[in-house]
Amino acid sequence: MKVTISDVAKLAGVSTATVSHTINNTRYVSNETKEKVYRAIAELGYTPDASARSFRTGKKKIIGFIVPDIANKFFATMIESVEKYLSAHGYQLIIANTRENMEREETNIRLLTAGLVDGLLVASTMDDFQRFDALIPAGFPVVLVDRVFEEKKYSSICVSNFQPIYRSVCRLAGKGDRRIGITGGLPRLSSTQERISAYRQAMADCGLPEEEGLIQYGDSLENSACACLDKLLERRCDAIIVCQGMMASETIIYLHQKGIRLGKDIDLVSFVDYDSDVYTLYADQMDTIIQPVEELGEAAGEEILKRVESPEAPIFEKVLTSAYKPCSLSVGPVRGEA
Amino acid sequence: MKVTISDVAKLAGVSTATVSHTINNTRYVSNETKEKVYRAIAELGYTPDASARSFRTGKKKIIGFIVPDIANKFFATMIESVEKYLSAHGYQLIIANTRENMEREETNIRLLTAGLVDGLLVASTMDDFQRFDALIPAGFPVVLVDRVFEEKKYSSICVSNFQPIYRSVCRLAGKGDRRIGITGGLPRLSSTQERISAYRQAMADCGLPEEEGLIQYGDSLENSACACLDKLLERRCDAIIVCQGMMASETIIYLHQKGIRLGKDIDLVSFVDYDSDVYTLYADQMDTIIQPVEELGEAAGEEILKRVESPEAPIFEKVLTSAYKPCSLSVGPVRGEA
DNA sequence: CTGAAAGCGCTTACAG
DNA sequence: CTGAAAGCGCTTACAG
Repeated sequence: MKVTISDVAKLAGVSTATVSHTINNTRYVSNETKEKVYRAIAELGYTPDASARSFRTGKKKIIGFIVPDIANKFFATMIESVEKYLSAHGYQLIIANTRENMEREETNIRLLTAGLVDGLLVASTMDDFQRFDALIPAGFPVVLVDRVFEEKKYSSICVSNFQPIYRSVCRLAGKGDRRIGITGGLPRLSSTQERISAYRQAMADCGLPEEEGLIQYGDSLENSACACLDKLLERRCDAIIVCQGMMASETIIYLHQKGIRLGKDIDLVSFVDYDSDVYTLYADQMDTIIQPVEELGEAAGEEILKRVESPEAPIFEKVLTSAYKPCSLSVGPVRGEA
Repeated sequence: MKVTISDVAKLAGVSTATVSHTINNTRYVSNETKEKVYRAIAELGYTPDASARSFRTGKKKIIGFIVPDIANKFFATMIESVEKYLSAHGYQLIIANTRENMEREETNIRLLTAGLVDGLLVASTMDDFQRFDALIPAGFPVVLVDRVFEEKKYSSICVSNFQPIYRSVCRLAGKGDRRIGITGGLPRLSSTQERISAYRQAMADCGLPEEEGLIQYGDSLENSACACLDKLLERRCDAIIVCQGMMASETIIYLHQKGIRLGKDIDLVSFVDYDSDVYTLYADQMDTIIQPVEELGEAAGEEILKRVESPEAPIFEKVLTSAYKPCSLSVGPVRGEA
């Protein structure tokens, strides 16, 4: 049979209140009494029932994280880092995987907010803020991660998407590239939109012609790079910017198989999954943009716990910066000079 | 204020029992009554409190998964597949990440089994069965995944480790390799042990000399491959078997950087993370062993739900088989023949 | 310094 | 066909 707090109280010869208080250190208990309680707990092998406790206090000590694609190393690493922060603060993390599907996101938000978690981290796949907002119970602690909405109703932690892409275009233009193609993730995502608009602005600023066909979109999941690349190659690009981490390795492989040499036949800049050792191989052949995933996760954990403790805290927006790692051979001769 | 079942009952003019039964479809309710209830629910925006419900019923509809390393794509993919199965059956998944640390595993098992989840999936990093067993409350539904103990007390879903490694050695021996090195994960893990013992047996069966220095162990996390490789290369191996998925890409990169050509200077066989597109690049240069991660996850989900429903169900052991993908150029001339 | 008791929001025998 | 009420295992004012 299940051992309850009353069993302990009975055996220790005290009230359940005293047992509860000694366990939780929530009011003074004399040392003798404490000892009796602990002895009884040990003898019975008592463990407080988390589900009763959270029902009673309304606190589950669980945070939910709605993730678009758990097999994407960017998110997997972020989850790891969020989990690390939370567990250090006595919280557990529940993951829900949407695979960039809005209905799945909807279902999961409903489920998790219905008494399962104390707060929610969301890397949303939605583009409609009203629809998203309607799912969140009033006052429920929410932090948007990596992807934001224009409406600033929720706290958010994300990465500056504009700067690295703008810089990429400038660097490529500086090398003499004129036809610069770009592949992004799902067009509806704020991250994709920011990146594409940085591209557009930089192209204009550098005086390079824009062309719709030079912009291609994938689905932010695996195996969408090749179709994009085919279209870009048709357009005879000098350079390609891959602004979606999942596409990076696919791109490298695909170009390799086509016999197109990086840094020679084509210039490449790519967002890269954090910590992915594969790219060190290509450090001398391409520029890489590395997102601060771990900081992102930690900041997200910090902010959601803050909101759980004080739901009325002011909205907070944090924008982190990616590292831009120029091709290690970029000091070589500019094309056309040789 | 929170809307409760009594608010609904009051507004609908029925008892809480009736509200509960119409929500859960758990006894006959007349259509008119149902309609009154649903109208009240809609009007008040009522959502049943999951935490009260699970406290009452003792069922949380949550499964816990203790994972050694969530950033390892093998486990990330498995999580995805478990989560898919569970959510299709109305369950949520909670992840705990141990980073191959026994203390963290202990803490997490204690936490999760104390009323947080209905059942537990564990890819354990422990080698001491007694210690593990002591953490599990009597009768608590547990399924071991990927890694097992000799004691057959719990159900398990894992992959046959013996066969692919045995075959690797035979294939390499058949190519004329004699000095075959192997790198494994943590020595304490059953998966590592099975692989190494398959190697030993195959080496003996093929009449190849064994040598302690040809066996190297990593830590089953990222960045442990290079040290192993250094030691193997010192021993002047003809071939290397990488029997830990995380090490695969590190190995390829490292050999590449050293100017050692796959299939020419050295033969390589490697376990490979599921679905990892990088390896298609090397399909003509190495043998790969691909584990059935998705099936593993699905089978694990199936078994844990079975045990949650009927905890007394007989112990079940499932062993899946990996795909062995021989190097696509292996039909070429055997070394020494040319 | 500690206890008696209410109550969190549900579900579910029991009763009619 | 439906209701009154007990009770799941805790925590926490209230009281002394």
